[in-house]
Amino acid sequence: MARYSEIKKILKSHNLRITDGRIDVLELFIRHAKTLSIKDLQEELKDSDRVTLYRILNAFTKQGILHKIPDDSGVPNYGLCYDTCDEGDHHHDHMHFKCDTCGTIECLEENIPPISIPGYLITEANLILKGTCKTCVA
Amino acid sequence: MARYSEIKKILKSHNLRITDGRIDVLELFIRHAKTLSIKDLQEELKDSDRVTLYRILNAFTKQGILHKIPDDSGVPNYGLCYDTCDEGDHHHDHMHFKCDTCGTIECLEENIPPISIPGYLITEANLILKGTCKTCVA
DNA sequence: TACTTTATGCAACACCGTTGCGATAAGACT
DNA sequence: AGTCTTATCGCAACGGTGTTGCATAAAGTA
Repeated sequence: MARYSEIKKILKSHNLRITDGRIDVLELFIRHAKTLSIKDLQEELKDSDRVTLYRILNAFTKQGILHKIPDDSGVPNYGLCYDTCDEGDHHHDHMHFKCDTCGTIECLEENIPPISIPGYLITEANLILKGTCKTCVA
Repeated sequence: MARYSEIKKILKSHNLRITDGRIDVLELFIRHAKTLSIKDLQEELKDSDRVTLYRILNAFTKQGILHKIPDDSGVPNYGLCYDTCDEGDHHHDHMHFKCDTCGTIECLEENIPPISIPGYLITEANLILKGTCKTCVA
């Protein structure tokens, strides 16, 4: 695991203690470079405790390492935040794409255009596209 | 219940048998004119069976009477579709708004602008805004 | 009314996500 | 290193969600 020092640095900079479980989870996200569900994590980290996994994901989400992506199936996925995210300052205003063929949820580069609705105070926007992804279209 | 004949007509036009439970559920959606969760329904229809409620919601969603709105909390809400929705032809391309203060999820009039990403085939877009709603802002 | 088809109610099940708590490990400080 | 404090882990347990199977009841149709 060549990225060990990098992973440690990320955890430290987000005020999280460095533990084996957290290193494993973060390493998976960095290595796969795609969004993962709890189920994905459980399959890769078979001997890890379910509750601990939930707590790690919650901690990461709270501290701005991951963002939670809702999904009409009800199974949430998690994706790495940008470097600039931090506790109390999430700003993942990029779009997400869920492929109906392979089921993968990707973070897209494209940002959601700013939206304003008269009378409403908008603090966050979440856009999920569905269809067929680049890989499955080909 | 003055809308009884109207409700019957809606059910019939979507190929659904007219039963007490379905009338009650549909009546609630029409009367409240907002999105409801399973929990909301259970609170209003205390004596109804949980399983039946799920089946009614699934049937309504499948037949294009309701649409399911995903939510980062994991609790889905349901909202009435437009008249023009039908089985196999859902097209609720309007935005949704979740109020952080009162928790209500509304359907907004505004439509999601058409989006295209090179290489991807997009069939559906789902946009959820968060913030403070018109009522809570005041 | 009788008949066919569909919906309901109930028990049961498999998940999901959270909480409480004792045990354990991480970080900080001598 | 050793000690102390504090956060995390692992386990059991819980409440909630959504589904399935099956017998019963009700809806639609002639």
